[in-house]
Amino acid sequence: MSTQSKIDAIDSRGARQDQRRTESRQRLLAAARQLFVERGYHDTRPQDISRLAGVGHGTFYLYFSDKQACFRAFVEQAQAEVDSLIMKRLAVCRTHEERVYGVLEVSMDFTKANPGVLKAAWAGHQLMSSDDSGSATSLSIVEQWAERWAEVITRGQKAGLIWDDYDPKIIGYAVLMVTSVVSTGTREAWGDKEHFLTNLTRFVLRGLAAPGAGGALSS
Amino acid sequence: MSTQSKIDAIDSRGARQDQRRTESRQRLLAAARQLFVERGYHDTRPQDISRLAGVGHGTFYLYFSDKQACFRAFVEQAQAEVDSLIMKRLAVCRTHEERVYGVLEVSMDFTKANPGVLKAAWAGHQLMSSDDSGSATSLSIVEQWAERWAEVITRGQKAGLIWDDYDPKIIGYAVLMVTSVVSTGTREAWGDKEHFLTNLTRFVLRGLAAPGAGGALSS
DNA sequence: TCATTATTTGACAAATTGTCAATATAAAAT
DNA sequence: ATTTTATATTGACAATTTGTCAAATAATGA
Repeated sequence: MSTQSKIDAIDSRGARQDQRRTESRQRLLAAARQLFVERGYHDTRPQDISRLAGVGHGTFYLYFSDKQACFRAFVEQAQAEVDSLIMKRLAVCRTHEERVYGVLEVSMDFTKANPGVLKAAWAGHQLMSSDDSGSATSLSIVEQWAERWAEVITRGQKAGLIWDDYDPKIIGYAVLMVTSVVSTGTREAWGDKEHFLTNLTRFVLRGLAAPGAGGALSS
Repeated sequence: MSTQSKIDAIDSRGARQDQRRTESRQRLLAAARQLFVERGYHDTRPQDISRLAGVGHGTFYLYFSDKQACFRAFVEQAQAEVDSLIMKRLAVCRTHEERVYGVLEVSMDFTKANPGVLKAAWAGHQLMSSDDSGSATSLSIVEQWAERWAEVITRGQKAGLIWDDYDPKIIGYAVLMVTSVVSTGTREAWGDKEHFLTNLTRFVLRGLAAPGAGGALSS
């Protein structure tokens, strides 16, 4: 047996064992998600999560250092899901209108299909995030989203489509906050989906559009 | 002794006793605020709050049914403070520009003077708010703020200053979310106060302003 | 099969949260 | 001033929740 294969044998587990591990984690994460959304963070005990996942209580702590870590993992998973959907949608958008409406629609559809998940994820991000002052932490997904809007704005400015007196970082964050409105739970008072999304899209576009640009902001 | 005076004696406490009660509560609330902001919700124990407030551990539960109730009280207090400042400021505003800029400035000044408080309050509102489906709960302060913006928008529409194809409830919420950007902690990357506030104010005003209206939205 | 390693488990320990009988303080009555 | 009554506080204690680890179980490779 070569040295290489020895090393392989050490850090690559058997397929069955590996599958078991990832399955356990997924089951725990799915259970955590359901309970955190249903009952909220406080009324969800690691015990409950383990039971619903069908694993022993101790197993919980094999995959999450503590309850907070589990919650963070839940938030990250939810955000990654939405992020993936948004990226797919943005890939086929050509105008700013399509982009804004697209992101809103994706977020809204996700919220309908997964009530409470995005809301909890948004709130959690803020409440959990500690200062970490000093350490160069990588950008959170929320900051990444803001950064992406900033890039969109910068490009729009270069094309003369967006007011060039805007600071892209600031307005990028502002646009992001507007899009977060859709995850505030489904409000009946806000009318149907089309009405709701059209309103928000108009507000953002009118806020961005430079005077010269035509009615529709073409990419 | 008349029946009335008996009743008075029962439900009106002595002044000294009453003062003691409210003082205890205030001390607890101030301690809770400091610790919730400094260490976050999880790393703050009722014990710690009591100790910092200089009262016994049991006293905590005389004023708050549990830890969550204490946190809610903290959030409400912080929101009420900001609300009071905002109302004072709005009272002297005549144009929409003054209103938007004013609310942003008040929020930002508060955030500078009380780092982390508004951020925690915002996040807390969302994470703590349970569904309470069925019960007719009064509007939360956040919903009240959104409602106020909605009224501003409705008036602006009637005066022909704001796009009349907007649903005030929806856009009111959107404006609120934009204003919440200032409580996301002080970002150095966002430049100085004037730069930051001017950017956000412009974005909101341009999003609102009807085509006919002059550059500055006069009330 | 059997030795070795990886994974799971639930009883247990630690920490946190919440309760209450005892105590202290203030107000009212005599 | 003293007693009585009502109110407020306290910290030891109980209940719950969170986290650990030695023992048990399952998978791997020879």
